[in-house]
Amino acid sequence: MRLVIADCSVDYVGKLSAHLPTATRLLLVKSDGSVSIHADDRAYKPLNWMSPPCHLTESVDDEGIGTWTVTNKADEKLLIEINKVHHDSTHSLGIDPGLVKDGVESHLQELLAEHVTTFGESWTLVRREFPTAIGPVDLMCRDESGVNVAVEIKRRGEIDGVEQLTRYLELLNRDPLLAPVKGVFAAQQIKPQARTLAEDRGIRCVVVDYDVLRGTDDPSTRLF
Amino acid sequence: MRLVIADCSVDYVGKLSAHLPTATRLLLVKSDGSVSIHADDRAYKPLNWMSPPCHLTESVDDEGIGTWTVTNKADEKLLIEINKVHHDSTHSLGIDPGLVKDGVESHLQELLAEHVTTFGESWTLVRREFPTAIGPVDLMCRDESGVNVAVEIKRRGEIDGVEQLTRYLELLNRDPLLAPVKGVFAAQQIKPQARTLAEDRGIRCVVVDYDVLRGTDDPSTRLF
DNA sequence: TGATATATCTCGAGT
DNA sequence: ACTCGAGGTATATCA
Repeated sequence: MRLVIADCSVDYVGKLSAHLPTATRLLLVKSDGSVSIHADDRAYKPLNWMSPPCHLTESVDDEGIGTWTVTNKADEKLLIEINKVHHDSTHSLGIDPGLVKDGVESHLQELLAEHVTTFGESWTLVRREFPTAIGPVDLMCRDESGVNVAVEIKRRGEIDGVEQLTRYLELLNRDPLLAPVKGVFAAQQIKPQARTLAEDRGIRCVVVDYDVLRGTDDPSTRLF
Repeated sequence: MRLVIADCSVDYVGKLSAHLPTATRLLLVKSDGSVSIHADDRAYKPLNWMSPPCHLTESVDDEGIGTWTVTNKADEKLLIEINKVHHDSTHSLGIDPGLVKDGVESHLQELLAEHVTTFGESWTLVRREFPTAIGPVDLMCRDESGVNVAVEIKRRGEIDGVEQLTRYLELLNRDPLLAPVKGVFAAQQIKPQARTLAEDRGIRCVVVDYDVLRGTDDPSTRLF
């Protein structure tokens, strides 16, 4: 990894055109060949960047002005004109062991599969990842009256998820062995637009609390 | 901006939980208080980060092991345990003049609004951002026979865009003052799946070339 | 402040 | 190679 602090101007031409006037910035060259340009704000986003695989060529003209040209296969180009270098150091980092995550959608699905009574007393799980021709339904359950219910689970419930569940329900209800199939849209947070659309279509919305769910014992194991 | 190269392990607890085993990484502390942790790959995304506003406290124990604790208002926490520091430097960058972009969706919408004849001779624009109960339609036009046409514009035309336009059309066609309303799906690139779905639903697909459009004069101003 | 749409979205998994 | 879905999405705009 190479760290350069320099006064530079930048032009990107590729999926769009973008220009950065001259200023002091961090140029980050990683060992995979990628280049990113950071200002002194915004933790997450570089001002400009080129993802690997790409190729960097450096040149310096008579007046000491350096030019970095970064190109990739798709003919995108990043041109960095360097007027003054304040810092330039290179460090060997090795391969990163990578991130371990906990609390993503698949965990939510696991938890809800273990606690389908979240949706109603005496509900039962038919199966997780119930297969259909257009993809698996997150949970297939039976409600207290034995009716099949397809459950779509999202961390954040948006309109796309409602469309997805709608497609499943349309398909599942064509199967006389399953029909009628009701729908439940379960998410940690449900956007108003998504809720409106879901309820218009007779889909029940359930907001689930991950922490509560994680802490919840299976009620059937409780004595009182 | 402070650049630290260090052997560290990281834990994040907030919207989810995440853990990074010990390895050598770049710690980037920006003047807005944000902290990000980069490995030696991926130009764009840090392994872990905390967006401003947040607060960093540093401490060192008897054995020389440093701990950085980064917290924010939402009670998210980033714990960085530093075993060995390889590099530590601070640089003054100043405020960045910012990025100038050209070629995003809003530009495409502007250009198409100016050149609705891209869709057909003698087409006219009713208005941009035509309001409906479920959000604005990008362009509302009238075709050569005076029929209303809702135009959805995307940079990359995918299935979501077709669904979106379909919802608009369904709603608009309920209005007897507007019906019948036809649909046009306009994008710089249209994915095969999106095209198939659109054409199944009687929506015309139009691939627009940004460069050509930008270079195109309004034909009405031309003499020949 | 909250909701909505965009993004050079990025990234990873699966086909 | 392409598609699809998730993301601590981030970020901008607009009510």
